[in-house]
Amino acid sequence: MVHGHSVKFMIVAVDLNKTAMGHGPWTIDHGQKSLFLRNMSISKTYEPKQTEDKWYNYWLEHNFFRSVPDEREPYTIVIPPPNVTGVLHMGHMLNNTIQDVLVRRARMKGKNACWVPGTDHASIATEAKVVAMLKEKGINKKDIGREKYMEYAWEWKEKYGGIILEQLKKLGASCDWDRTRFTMEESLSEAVIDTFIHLYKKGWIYRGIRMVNWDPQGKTAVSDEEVIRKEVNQKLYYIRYKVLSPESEVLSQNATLDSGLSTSDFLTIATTRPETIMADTAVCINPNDERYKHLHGKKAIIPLINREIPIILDEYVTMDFGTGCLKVTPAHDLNDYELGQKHGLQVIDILNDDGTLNEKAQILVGEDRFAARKKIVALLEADGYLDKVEDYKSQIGFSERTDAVIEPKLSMQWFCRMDEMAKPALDYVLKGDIKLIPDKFINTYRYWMENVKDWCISRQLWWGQQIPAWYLPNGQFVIAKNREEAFELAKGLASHISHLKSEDLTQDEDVVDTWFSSWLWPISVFDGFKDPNNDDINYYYPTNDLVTAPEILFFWVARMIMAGHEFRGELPFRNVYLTGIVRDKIGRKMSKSLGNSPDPLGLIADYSADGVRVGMLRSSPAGNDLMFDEEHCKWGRNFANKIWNAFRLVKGWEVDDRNECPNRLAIEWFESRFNQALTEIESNFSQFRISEALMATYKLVWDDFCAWYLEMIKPAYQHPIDRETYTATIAFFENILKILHPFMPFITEELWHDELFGGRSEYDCCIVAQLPTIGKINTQVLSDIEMVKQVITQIRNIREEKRISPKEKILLSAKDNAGVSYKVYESVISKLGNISSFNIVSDKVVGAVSFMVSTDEFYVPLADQLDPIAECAKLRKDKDYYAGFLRSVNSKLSNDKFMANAKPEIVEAELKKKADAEAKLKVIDENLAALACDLQ
RNA sequence: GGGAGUUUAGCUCAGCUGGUUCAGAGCAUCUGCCUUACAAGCAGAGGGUCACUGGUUCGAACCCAGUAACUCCCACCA
Repeated sequence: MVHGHSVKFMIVAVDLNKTAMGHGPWTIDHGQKSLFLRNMSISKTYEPKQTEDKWYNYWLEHNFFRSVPDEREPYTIVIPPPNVTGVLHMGHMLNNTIQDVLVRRARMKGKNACWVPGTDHASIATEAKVVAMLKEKGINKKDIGREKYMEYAWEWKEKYGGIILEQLKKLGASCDWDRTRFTMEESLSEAVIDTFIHLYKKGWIYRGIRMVNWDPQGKTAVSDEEVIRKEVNQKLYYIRYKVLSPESEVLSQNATLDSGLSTSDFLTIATTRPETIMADTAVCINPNDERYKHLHGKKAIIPLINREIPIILDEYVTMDFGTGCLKVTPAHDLNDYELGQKHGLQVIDILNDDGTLNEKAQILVGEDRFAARKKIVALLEADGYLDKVEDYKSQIGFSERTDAVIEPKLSMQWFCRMDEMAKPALDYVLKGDIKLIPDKFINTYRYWMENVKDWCISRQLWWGQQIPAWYLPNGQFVIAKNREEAFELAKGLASHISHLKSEDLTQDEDVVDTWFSSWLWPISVFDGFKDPNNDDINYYYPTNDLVTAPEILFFWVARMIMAGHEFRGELPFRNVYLTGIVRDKIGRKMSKSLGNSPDPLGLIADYSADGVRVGMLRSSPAGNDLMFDEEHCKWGRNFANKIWNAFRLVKGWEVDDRNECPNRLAIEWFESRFNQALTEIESNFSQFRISEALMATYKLVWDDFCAWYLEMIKPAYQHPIDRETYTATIAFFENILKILHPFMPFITEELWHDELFGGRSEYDCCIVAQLPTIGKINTQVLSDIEMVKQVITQIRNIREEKRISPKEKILLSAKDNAGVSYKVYESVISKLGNISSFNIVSDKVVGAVSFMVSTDEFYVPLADQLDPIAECAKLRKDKDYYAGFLRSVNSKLSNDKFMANAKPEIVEAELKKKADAEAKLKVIDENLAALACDLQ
């Protein structure tokens, strides 16, 4: 292809030379020559590389993203803060493209658009990275202490933090970067501490022992939402426990299976976690289980360690699972814990924080839980306690951040009560004050809010906001902002401790969950805690739209609504647009391990930011997953190129000032068509149908503007265009740039500044241009041109069928009783159909190929190419079809119930269908007769 | 186990209040074109039992019931 182009250019160059030397076969006048040179100087394809950086910097330098409160209506979006140390992935690309489209549109509608960017400190993920970095240096977190550790962590954050924000710039994100916030910066941290104290005073924050999801790798508790359950192939081990009758003597510690005891002296439990048997404090059976009636009231002995445990009864045990005997391990299983609470069982925790066994296990001390599992199975087997092993599939929880297997663990944690806050948050959504888009998420939201559990907010990490709890030497604690305040409170609390000193207080080691800072985001980014009445918060809050992923509907969106209500008495945003998950083209979720996620910046380099933006938006309606395929980006790039080439065409025109304008109808048509499309686009946007709005824009540009309008008005080669058409076309083009801008900011800004559109002052940019308003729509012209387009398509069709070159001119006649005055559109029809002569005739043209548009008849005289047999067959097929159609219409019209129930306009439409079908049939019959088809 | 959703062309999806002359796009396919804006293009064509079964209705892709397949969310039967 490339080779072909260069050849073409070479020929052209030779011609030029000839002309210059004055012995060419034809001469070019001055105007044509300049036109020719101008086209040569513009690249045939759009080249985004330089323009993207150029315009992004221009926008930045001219402060177009900057927003400060003024008299205009605000439009605000707060970005869902990505992890500060994260890198851009396809999900971010989609999400932020949508936000940018919304923000740019609002800006172009005259609103004061403010998109607040920022990042989140992602305590677990970041701490994991920092700990790993320190480990490489041979440093242990505990050895250097909290203060020094935080220095390293901040250093890390400064070094790697915010890369993702730089990447967003490549996408064209028009964030107000001056407002960039970070969830751990001072004022945001202060807000976290203040809200903690506020909620504690309300009695909504409390400390308690709970079974939490323990991440032994991150060495912290994580919330339920941060646990990902996956189905895993496991083994189910059947283990024999000796049974003791209460009346019998304690068996010899050396007794084994071989010592002559019968099997009735054993019971068998089934477990996936044999390494926890040392923590068992009971065996549980269902009281209704006939098989085990003889065990009621007896005791069992844990193998290997020979500890005695009671056999308890509870209907919780499913009789038909496993053996019907359940080992109860309150310290290491939530259900067992609850069972233990109910039955007053002892709790024995045999695991260390890192997942190794502690001395309470008595055996295998120091072994990792998974290594211990293997070893204990061997020990059990050696001593004959292992009955059998089965393959078994079950769900295991993994830590979202570290992918470690979650260990249920009892520990002292801080909790936030959710019930009171959930109620108003639910109401906002149920009443429609906050809209979820799509609304199918309302049900999910409601379910969660009605079944909300208390939120475990403490994390055993250092990277984050330290919990403002201060402990007295006697174990009592106070909640205070700092040591001084804590000391004051502590003095009151512990007046009996006469010599309590400030230094005696120790602050809680833990930090709060990252979500405990992100739930304040829409308020804290405007300093709404520090200064609740400042201009920013009063102006920008509540924000307008939130664009995020449904995965975090609960732990982020719902909590922001709670915080908004609790701390400002107002909702934080009005619309929540939930994007889908970006998957690969065969439907797999994009993930690092699968390696199926393309590099976003690579895509931008290959297909342009504009191309990737529209490629992503194309097939991603709200809430639907996006099956990503690079082909979409290619489509986007081609679209940009199409716009570029439309520009090249118009740019190349010479204008003359003759007084005639041959294109008034085309101009009027496109104007109406533009306004019609604008109506659709507005309507789509108002319903957040962004991909549909894009498609409507695409069709307007590609089909209506390029394929039809420009072809209609395009002057013949080497001919100038009239001033009136030119001016109108430039105006259309400018409007097209405007409506394209939110989707494709770079190419539109680039073209906007071309001299084609007149001189632009420094601040006259597409990004701040005002979107066109909907103007008049001439429906008559719209429908007429639709018919004209059909005529042209039919002509092209005949050319294709009859193998007539598009270059060959043909004749066309139309019957004079047509519904549309086609003669008015003669120039359009002749030009696009390449018609040499267009006549209106009163009689059928014999020996012509005929076609119909609606009920209007057209003839293309092609006597020599006419195949009467084929024509007759075609006519008969049409006749059959229309006859059948007429029958169905007539059956409706003769149906009394239809006539009685259908709306009048429907009946009218049916009557029109009937008349049209009859007219068509009449014409078909005439044509059949004219061709003497009866004889064929 | 509970809940929600999806099922329309080979693929990805529209189809909004049940009612246009045969249910629409894009991609892919086929045919013909290097036609002076664009081969990243132009012109044209083919392609559908709207998952299945029943019901409501004058009329169903659309409403209702059932069935099947898939997806997601919630729920820790060891």
